[in-house]
Amino acid sequence: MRPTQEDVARRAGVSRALVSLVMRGATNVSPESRRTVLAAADALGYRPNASARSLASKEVRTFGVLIHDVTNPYFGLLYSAVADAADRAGYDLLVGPGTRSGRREAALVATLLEHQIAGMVLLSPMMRPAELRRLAATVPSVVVGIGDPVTGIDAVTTDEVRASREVVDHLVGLGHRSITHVSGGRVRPARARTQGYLAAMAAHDLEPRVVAGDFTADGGREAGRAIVASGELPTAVVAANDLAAVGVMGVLEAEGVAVPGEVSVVGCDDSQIARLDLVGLTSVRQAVDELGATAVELLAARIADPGTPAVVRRLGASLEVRRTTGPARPG
Amino acid sequence: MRPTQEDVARRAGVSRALVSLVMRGATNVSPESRRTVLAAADALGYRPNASARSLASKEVRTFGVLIHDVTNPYFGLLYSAVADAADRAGYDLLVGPGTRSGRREAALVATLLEHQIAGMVLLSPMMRPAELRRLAATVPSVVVGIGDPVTGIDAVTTDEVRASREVVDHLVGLGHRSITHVSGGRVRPARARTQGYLAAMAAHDLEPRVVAGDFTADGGREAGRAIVASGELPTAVVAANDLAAVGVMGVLEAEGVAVPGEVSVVGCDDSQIARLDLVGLTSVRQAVDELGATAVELLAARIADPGTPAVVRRLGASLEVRRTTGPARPG
DNA sequence: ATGAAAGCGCTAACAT
DNA sequence: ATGTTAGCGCTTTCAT
Repeated sequence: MRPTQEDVARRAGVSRALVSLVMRGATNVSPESRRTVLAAADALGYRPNASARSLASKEVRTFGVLIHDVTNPYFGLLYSAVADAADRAGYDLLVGPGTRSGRREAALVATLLEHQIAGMVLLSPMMRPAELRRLAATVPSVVVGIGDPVTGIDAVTTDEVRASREVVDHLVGLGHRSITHVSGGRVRPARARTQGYLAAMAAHDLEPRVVAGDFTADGGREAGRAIVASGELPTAVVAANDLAAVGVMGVLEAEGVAVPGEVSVVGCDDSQIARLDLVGLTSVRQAVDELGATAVELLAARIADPGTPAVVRRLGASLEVRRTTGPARPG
Repeated sequence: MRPTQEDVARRAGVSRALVSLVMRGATNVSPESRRTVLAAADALGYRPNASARSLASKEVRTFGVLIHDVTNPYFGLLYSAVADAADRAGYDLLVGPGTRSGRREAALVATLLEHQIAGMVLLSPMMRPAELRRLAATVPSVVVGIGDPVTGIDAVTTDEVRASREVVDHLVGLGHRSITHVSGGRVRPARARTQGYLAAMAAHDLEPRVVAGDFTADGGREAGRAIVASGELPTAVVAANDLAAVGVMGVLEAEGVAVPGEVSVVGCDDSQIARLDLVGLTSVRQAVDELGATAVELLAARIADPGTPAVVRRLGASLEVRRTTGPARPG
């Protein structure tokens, strides 16, 4: 059985309350008592019981995190950023790993809620807006990384429209006019990127062309095949994420289409994959650390003052130009 | 304030104890009471308080997970496997994200321990054996993915020696005799892979050559540069993981060395990166799902019966041959 | 089948 | 500066 405050108190010859004070670093404790108590705790290998503590204090220092797809490296980055920020703010994280299907998201949320979390960080949740709103009504919540936020819920996201605009500007600057978009499917963040692309194309008075993808390399490969099979090879492809982009590139390479000689390719996420020398994918880099920090900040603010209207913060992204984009091939 | 069992009891016109029984699905409750209580709970939006429950029952259904590097995609896969297995076994997961430096691992463990976890899953921890043993003495623990287990601690790992043997066999079968290994540095899993390589080379009576790396693409790039600069280009490179392998490949490509024409490259982890059409890296595929399932199984067994001697399970790996390995160039 | 009562390990007034 | 006391929401004997 693990030692309790009672054991420490007995060993130190003081009351339980004093031990509690010492453990919480209260100021009005004599240095002498502090020493004795700490020594006793150490000797016993005492560790505070977080359950008992939060039960008694009604104060919780844990955030729940819902991750849409743990196997997607981008979420690793994002999670890492949230974790760092939470850590700095003195919060622990309880993680519920999502599945690609989104089927289990509800069950995960239920589990998380039973664990007395102070707030919930939702990393690109696939839940429908109604569920999202119900959740936010139950516990302070912040959505991270959806470009198309749900009304009434705190969210921090990348300004997808601006980012897409930058991508298209970059390509147009290189002489491209035939720019195809490989979408990420029906999920929310994907939609935002597609909308950004459409807006940017419209701004340049260019004809958009969208091929369906699904945020995976396989989906990108399918899209790549469709593009090649269509007979109308664009001069550039803008993919909804890096995985899709490399999927497309794999097909192009196999088909003997030079990148960026004949077709330029742009990804999104600036993942580890994009950065590999071998790949050198031009990609949109989200301000991941800032996304995480802002998420924690918004959540803390909401907990402190639940009444305020929902806040949406859009963070800028930057285009990391690498080897997969170049001048458009002569028309 | 969230509704408690007391609220439910009051609304249902029964005692708190009855509500508790219903919530835990006890059998000796009249169907009528069950209905009434469930209805009241539902109407109130009642959720059991996991802290209070574990405090009272002294039973915990949460495992702590320590992840060495969340941004490494391999850990996403591994975590996912553990999560699935834990879920099936009825456990929640509390995750402490590690940092590459390993500096914060101790702090993370402390936090996890305060949260009343039933057991700890350590994903390739960087802790020293002594710390590991101390931890295992405090809470049931299982180490996952270290090829070189620490005595006295339950572990499940890939049989690195056998895997390395397969890799070297594959290369030797293709006529390679000059096979260089890019190591993963001083961390435990890296050492196991290096030892496996050395053993396999010895078995084939081949001269080993080891270049230092560190499990990252950057480290692989450094190693690649060192190999090229040495003037003695091997016919094959066996990297400690996929990231290092692509790092090496990036350098080779930049130097105009054909892969696999002049140099074959083999990775380890069979990560998403290896599988990309664009990369097509021959890689050692670990039985990730089985690793996760076994970890949970060992942990459950240890909790049920803490006295038994430590168990080490070594799982087989398979070599996924792709495009980066081919016949050795003529000597 | 249901209720009453004690207590899990801790915090938080309130004393002193 | 330290001790006393009463809970936090729940489970768990023990009665009935």
